[in-house]
Amino acid sequence: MSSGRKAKESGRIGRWTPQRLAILNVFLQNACHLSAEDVYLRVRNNGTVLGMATIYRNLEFLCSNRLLRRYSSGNAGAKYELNDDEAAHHHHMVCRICGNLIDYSEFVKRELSLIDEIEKELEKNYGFKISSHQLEFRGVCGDCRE
Amino acid sequence: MSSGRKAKESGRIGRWTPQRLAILNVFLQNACHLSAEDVYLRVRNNGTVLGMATIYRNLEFLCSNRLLRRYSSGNAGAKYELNDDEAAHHHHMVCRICGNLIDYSEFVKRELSLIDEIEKELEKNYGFKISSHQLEFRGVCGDCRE
DNA sequence: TTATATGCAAACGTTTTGCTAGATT
DNA sequence: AATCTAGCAAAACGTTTGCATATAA
Repeated sequence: MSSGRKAKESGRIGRWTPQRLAILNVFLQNACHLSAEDVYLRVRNNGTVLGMATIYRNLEFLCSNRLLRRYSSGNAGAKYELNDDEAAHHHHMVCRICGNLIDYSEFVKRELSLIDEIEKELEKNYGFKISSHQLEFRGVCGDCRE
Repeated sequence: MSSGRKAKESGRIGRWTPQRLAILNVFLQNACHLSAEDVYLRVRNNGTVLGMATIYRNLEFLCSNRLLRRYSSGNAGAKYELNDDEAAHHHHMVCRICGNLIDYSEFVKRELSLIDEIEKELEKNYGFKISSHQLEFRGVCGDCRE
């Protein structure tokens, strides 16, 4: 038999510990390109003490629950950003000198219409079920060109 | 004063040691998505003994001389492929279950025409000098969908 | 109450580096 | 001969894991 009451919606995706909340808050304040280390430092600056293992476990947790997105920006470690609709509609430029990362959204409409079309075709032609894409440009930013 | 003769074209990009040649040969035989470890194993199978440090130093060398291209495929380590014109005109799909990587080139013409246009605009709008791009789809491949 | 999360430290895989000996031009 | 490269082992780096303790639900 089932338990007394059916727990409305809560508890389905895990427990909201102070550490987990603090990590998510960093992204809500500051929704852009954070490495695990970035998150670690910001959470601690905000007054919550925690270890790197907790950072990694929670970043993974938040990603599998679609609250964050992870992407690998070139050489260094992974980066994370909010996975809201707004964040979903920009792409990146990375400077290969200073590593700086710039968002742009100028072409998103055209990019996405092509990308949607490509996704459908690839699913048909290769039996792939596509769930995400990444478009990234690399080069040298204005500051690094002297 | 300059030395006796002007060394036709040779020596400009370094020395062609047996190890370096063997590494490049792996890609010439087999131009697709090799990790450092893949290269290591294939070179040794081909009869040239060498260490991982040599692999990494040469992959870096070949990339900076534009003979190879490096890209970071999701979570695992970097992968490398030939940087010839043919290789330059395909993009990737990665299976996030088995890590398998598929090339496709169906849409390259349309992708590249949009990408070229975007690059020009981004250079104008952000002062970025763009030298490469990467478009990648992630999902689940046919085999991993049961 | 009990499954789930934390913290720490140690393990892990990939990549880089310092140094000496060796090979290429 | 002079410079560049290989080899080895150790270190660096980002990330993951085992295990005991603490905590949210």
